[in-house]
Amino acid sequence: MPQAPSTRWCPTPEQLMILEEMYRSGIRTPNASQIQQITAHLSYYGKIEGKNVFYWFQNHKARDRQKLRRRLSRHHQLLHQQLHTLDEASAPPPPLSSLPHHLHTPSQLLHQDANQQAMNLLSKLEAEGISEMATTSSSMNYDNDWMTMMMAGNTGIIPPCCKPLKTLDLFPTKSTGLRDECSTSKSSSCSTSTN
Amino acid sequence: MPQAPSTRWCPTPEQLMILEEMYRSGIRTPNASQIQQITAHLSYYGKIEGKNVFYWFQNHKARDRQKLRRRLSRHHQLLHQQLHTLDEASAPPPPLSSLPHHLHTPSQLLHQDANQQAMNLLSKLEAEGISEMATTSSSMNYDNDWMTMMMAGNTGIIPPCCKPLKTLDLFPTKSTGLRDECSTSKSSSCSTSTN
DNA sequence: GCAAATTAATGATTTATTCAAG
DNA sequence: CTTGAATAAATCATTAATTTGC
Repeated sequence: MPQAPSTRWCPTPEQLMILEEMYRSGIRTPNASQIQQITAHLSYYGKIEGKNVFYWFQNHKARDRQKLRRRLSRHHQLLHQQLHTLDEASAPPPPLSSLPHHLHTPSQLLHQDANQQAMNLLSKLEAEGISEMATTSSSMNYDNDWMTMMMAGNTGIIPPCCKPLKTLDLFPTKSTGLRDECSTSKSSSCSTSTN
Repeated sequence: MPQAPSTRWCPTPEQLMILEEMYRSGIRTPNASQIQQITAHLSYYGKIEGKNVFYWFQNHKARDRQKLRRRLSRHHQLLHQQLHTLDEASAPPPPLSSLPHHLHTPSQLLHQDANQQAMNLLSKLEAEGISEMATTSSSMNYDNDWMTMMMAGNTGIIPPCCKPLKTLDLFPTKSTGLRDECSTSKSSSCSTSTN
């Protein structure tokens, strides 16, 4: 019995951690080359194929959204429920939008470093984005046709590799319908120059 | 009908997000004053009490440990099964220790920088050494698994030229309209795994 | 303590949507 | 209006974790 063929990939803890870290760092839908690179690296920790990476990001993103949605709906439920306890018309709890100031933590919040960080984070979150998560605008963006690239094969298409543009060009930046993507709309800023 | 009083706290998405960020940033068992502060802030987003915060951290910590345990055990199993086709004694897979610090980078999930972050991550990984690919020959034969085929095809062959030093950029790979073959030939035969 | 039975997670596939080029 | 590319949603299927009766 030459070991059960194990029909599916099972990530090692290292692989998982790295993938998660990448996800946290903003990667959502890696393009072909990214997938290749990631795969190459992760293969150092265990057997893995490109499709595993691809699927992992797909699933993780999807389930993340799912989780968010669930939270939101639950939240809405709660809103109805809690409305009763709030007779304050003058100071309404920020309804998912405009959660500005108020978070001027007296600065003496916590005492450890971690706390400091947490605080920073908090302000960040506060400042930017917690608001408006309902604006689902799925926009697609063409440039991570990793599949096409794969199909094109490594034969000739492999990029003019050694041709670094000025800054980094790269990121796919796609907005998944939930505004979660880190990437700002690809419109103006980091115009990917696409060679 | 005065609505069901809801016997227990139900975090709003904002509350949850903030708590999770704090957790990621290192907070595990906040003390009384921390709890008070946190509670004060979170109460801005909805009803919440100190004990909710307390319990949340307790539970989250516990479940986090559980998750870790789980991964580890799975990993050990895998070790037996996979043993890695890496015959390189010179390049032993860094076992859980050299996992780059990004695992500690607590809080930097931003939006614009996310790309940069992701990039750094990738570059880091790159720098560590692409080393072996393994999976030179997948034991399974996929007949209709286009993705696997594609991926397996040029696995690890990452452009020889592109010597990924530090800031290698991921080429956008905008396929110039090549390959327009009749893609979806995969599922053709209906038999979908006869449940 | 232990396996069989059950449940939860999550990898892998398939189907539906979306956008825009033609 | 049709079609292709990309991807999100839904679903299927397998593996790991828990529970349960002994």
